[in-house]
Amino acid sequence: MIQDLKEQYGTIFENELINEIVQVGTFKEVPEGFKLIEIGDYLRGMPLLISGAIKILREDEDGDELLLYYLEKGDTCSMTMACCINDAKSEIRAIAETNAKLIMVPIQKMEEWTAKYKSWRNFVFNSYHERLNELLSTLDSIAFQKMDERLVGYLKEKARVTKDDIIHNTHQEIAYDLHSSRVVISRLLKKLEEMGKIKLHRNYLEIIQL
Amino acid sequence: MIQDLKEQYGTIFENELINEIVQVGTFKEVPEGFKLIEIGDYLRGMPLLISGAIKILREDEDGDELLLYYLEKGDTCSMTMACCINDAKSEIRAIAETNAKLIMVPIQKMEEWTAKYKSWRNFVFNSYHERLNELLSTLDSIAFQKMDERLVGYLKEKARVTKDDIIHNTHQEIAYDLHSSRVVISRLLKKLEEMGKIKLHRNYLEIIQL
DNA sequence: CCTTGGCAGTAACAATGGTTACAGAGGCAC
DNA sequence: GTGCCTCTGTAACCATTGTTACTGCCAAGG
Repeated sequence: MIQDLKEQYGTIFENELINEIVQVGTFKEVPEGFKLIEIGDYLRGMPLLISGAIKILREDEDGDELLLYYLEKGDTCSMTMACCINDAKSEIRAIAETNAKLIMVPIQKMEEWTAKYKSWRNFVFNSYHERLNELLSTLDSIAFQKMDERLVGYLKEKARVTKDDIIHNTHQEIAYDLHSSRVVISRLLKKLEEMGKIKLHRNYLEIIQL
Repeated sequence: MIQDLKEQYGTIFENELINEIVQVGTFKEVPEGFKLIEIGDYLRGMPLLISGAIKILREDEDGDELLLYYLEKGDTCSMTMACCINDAKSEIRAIAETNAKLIMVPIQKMEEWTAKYKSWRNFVFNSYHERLNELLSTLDSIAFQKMDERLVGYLKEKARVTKDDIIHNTHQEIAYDLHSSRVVISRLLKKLEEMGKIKLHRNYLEIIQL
């Protein structure tokens, strides 16, 4: 845990802070598909992601889903921070996109470290900034892009995050993430295949050149 | 300025902090329609809103606009904070929706106060939390609602923020805020009028019962 | 008074995305 | 093998939203 932590956060946190994290944090390793946070959960800890990727989803009352963004190594969940501090319920669902390692920090430390460590303050504010910008670009894509562009963006981002040009998803799963329907996604994927940009298979697809 | 500040923030900030704000902050009064922030601006100050409302807009490369949310008294602009700290450009445009009074605080103080005052930390984190949630509900409305629902929501929110059941906008202006077209908005407004929910006039409309 | 420019109403049409329905293909269990 | 279930391909159709075009209306300013 200490090596992992130092490797990922050693350059941005001072040693004293690293030591504190090691003392109070709990190391956690989760498999792909593991649900870390459900909508409505109260959160007792803040995750620091060491490796892997977490996908953050939004859902409305009717159960319609939408992928918001991915967390990657070095990220933390601003939503969680905000919820911890205000003692509010989670507005989002978090699911491990790949196997992931993370350290959970008890929320009581948040307040203390924010006063004590400049590097922690910077980290927290930076995280907020990044998350706000991620949300904005998600919003952009929904507001300003058509489904075909969103689909291409989705595939690119997924390939980047999983470091794999094979997308291991059914059309139905992609449709859920984009809040669309299976038939629409199949239609658009077929077009992409005809353009030679991807190659379709059962249960997965290959990215050729997007 | 001191009375205004104390009235709005007296209960959440300790006296010492209030005094610091008074010393370094500059009071600003802006008329309706005044542009406070343009996309791409570098920000040198953080606004504390005393009265009035500010609308926050997003725009894509093609110049298509979208209303994100309103800031009201007691609010501050998290985007601004995030930008200040990271020395980044503004991702949004801010325009006074009504006449507004605000206090601009130099960003150098941000970091200092965050270390020094618990009430300031709480305020800042609270603001982030609120803004994230506002962004999420904006995202919900775009992703999950149809235009007629969005329009009703827009009218309600606008009436609430301006404290006025008369909406002083042309159909074109509403269309810009919702990132739609004039004809579509006219069509939907007409339906709302037929349902007896609003009454249309030239350059404005009355809300009867939404 | 008349002109002009911006605003609103409306119709016809196009494009996008969502829905329903059904057929065929792949693969697993028996 | 057969049966079954899931995934994909495809067609036909519908609903919503966006576009274009044209009309009349109102109000300001000459």
